[in-house]
Amino acid sequence: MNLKQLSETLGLSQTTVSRALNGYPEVAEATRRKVLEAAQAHNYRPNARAKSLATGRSMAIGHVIPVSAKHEMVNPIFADFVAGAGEAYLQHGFDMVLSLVPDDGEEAAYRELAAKRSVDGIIVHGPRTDDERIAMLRDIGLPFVVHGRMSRHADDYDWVDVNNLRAFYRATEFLLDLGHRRIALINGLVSMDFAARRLDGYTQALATRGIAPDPDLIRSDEMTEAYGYRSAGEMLDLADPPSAFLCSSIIAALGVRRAIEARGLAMARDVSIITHDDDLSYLSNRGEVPIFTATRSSVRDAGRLCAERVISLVQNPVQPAQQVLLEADLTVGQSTGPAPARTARDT
Amino acid sequence: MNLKQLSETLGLSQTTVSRALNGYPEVAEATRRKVLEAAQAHNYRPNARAKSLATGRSMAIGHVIPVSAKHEMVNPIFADFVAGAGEAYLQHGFDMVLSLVPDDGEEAAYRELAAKRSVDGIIVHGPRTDDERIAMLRDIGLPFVVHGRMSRHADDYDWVDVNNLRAFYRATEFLLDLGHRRIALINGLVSMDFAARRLDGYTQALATRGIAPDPDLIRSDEMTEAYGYRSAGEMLDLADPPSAFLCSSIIAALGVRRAIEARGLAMARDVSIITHDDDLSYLSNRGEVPIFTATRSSVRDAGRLCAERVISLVQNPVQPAQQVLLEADLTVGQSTGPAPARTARDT
DNA sequence: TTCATCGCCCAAAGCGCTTTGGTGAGATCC
DNA sequence: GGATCTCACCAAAGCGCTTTGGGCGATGAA
Repeated sequence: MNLKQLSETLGLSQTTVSRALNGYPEVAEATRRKVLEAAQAHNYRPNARAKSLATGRSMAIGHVIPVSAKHEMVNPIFADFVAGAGEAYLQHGFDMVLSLVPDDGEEAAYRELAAKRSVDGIIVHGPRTDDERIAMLRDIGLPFVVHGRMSRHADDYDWVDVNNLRAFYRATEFLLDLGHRRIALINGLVSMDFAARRLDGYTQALATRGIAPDPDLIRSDEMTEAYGYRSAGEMLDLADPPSAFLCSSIIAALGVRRAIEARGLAMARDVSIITHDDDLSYLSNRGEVPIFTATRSSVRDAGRLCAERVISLVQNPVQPAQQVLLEADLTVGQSTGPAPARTARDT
Repeated sequence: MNLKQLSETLGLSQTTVSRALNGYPEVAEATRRKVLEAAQAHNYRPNARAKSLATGRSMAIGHVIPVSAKHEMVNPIFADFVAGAGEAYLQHGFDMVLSLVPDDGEEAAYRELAAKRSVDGIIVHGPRTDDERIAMLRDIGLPFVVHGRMSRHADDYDWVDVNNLRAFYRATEFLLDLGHRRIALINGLVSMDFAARRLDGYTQALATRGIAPDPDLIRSDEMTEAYGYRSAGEMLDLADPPSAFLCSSIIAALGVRRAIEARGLAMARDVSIITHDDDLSYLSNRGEVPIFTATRSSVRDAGRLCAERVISLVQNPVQPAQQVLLEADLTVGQSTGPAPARTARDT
């Protein structure tokens, strides 16, 4: 059933039926009611392709997700982000289009997305410190919102980010206050902007106590459980092991805990962990006393905010760029404790 | 730059340009080359909306994801599924459209998706035992592939599933062979088809040894870490606690392990765990000796298979229904051991 | 009575592509 | 040398919707 058929059964013109359905004022109320009833009865929905061709709007937002051997954007954190964004899309009648693209073809993918006109706006994932996408994205003329930031750029674009620097500064400070001096950082890929900021926060906090960061205690990689386990294991086996770990993700933190316990050590008592917590629905770190002491910021909320922002930009493209900086809560859990007494060798 | 403009700059008709770009034979090779060059130079891409209106193909596959307070399809497992499917879509030039829909509006969502004609095919997620979607999906006439099965239905539709019954039968048998008699099942939501089959496998294996399932040792819920922790904790605190756990997801298994260790017990020595392992990229259970003994089946592969199948159906809708039943490997890890000697009370 | 106004509706022109049904020029055949 | 093909191209008709630019009859003011 298409518009033509519907209008024929009603004995009205396509124009009138279209206007009735879309709530235009120049159609009599009685007529509108009849049209709506008929549409309902025949289960009529406008063909989205035709509609978007006619209106120039496709009512869809694109998410470009780079895939490569070494980096996987499609991860549990992304899942929660998508869930949050999806809620916003659902509310506003937008579809969500995910395009996985090979790492090296990213620019082409954006251009293609724009040229194909299959989406009205874009959410940019995984910004890197040296990211050059801003100029290109502006060039192609689609509204976009970045989840995260691109350090090299002035704030003349829309983004939603967590205050990663402050979160990791505070977390480090928290460990320092507990007496820890050998603090390891299990970071995400440092080419990612968020990881670079976290490293900065960590380094700056150490600096306030006159501690130079020890390269042996800093790792940077894809934040899997196995990575956490491996990194923490190697560090714990050092002659001068860390007494605390600062982790970029709860998934990696699980691995760190496993490494600690595999060595017969007790979390909090022997080795402390503090992790960033994206408040994942399937790996919740809530409860009376959370498992991990953590800097918490819901990535689901971030997803929702990004989606709402891009929808707003689609509906009204001429707006000053807006930035949202989410602060992470520092919540104390069961994974931190005072630094254990140091051995003679340490002093 | 659209087709009309491109053809004007070339001094050719739209027809010829279109045919040249789409590889039709009735255009001279020299002309085709010129057209391709010009398209390249002007960065021309056909407008996807217009193209799909004209062809009737939208080159997109829809994923309908029910969301509700009690059930979250957007989870880490889903993320890996999407990653697998995305690879197939990328390869074949399809887009992936995710629609989150409220639990109660699912049927309407499918109908809408079909009526709007914004996708060429559908992947059905989270089939339930009493699922009535098959008839409706067939009714709306879009090709679809189910990830999982719907028990009530004959096999006259396309699906990709894991042999859940056999996997859990074997896993239970494995524990029984180790001498375990009190075996707990931490299952997914039993309204889900996969969970019902797993329960069957577990029950049948117990039955072969004349053991009646104990309702106190069977739980069914959303497979979060917290759920695993809570359930296992409560069971371990029973007067007659289980000596082994059978888990539906590695995420829940993490919670089970936490509960075990929180009680000062040792995994494998005191309490065994065997879990289904979806081979998630961020929670890998591989390595020399895997952490968990597990029935492993890659959900990423399942995603790829579903996507490839639906693409094949889009390209050629008249095919006999095809079913893919993946067998799970039973891999032995560090989480299982012989049942500890039983106390007097147990005998 | 006449003319402007208003309320309600319509025909037709796009949106940018594919595809049908040609056409004219040159090659081929008998 | 005329009929027939083939080759390479084109004009125009959709695909199903929105939107522009009226039109027509009733109403109210002059």
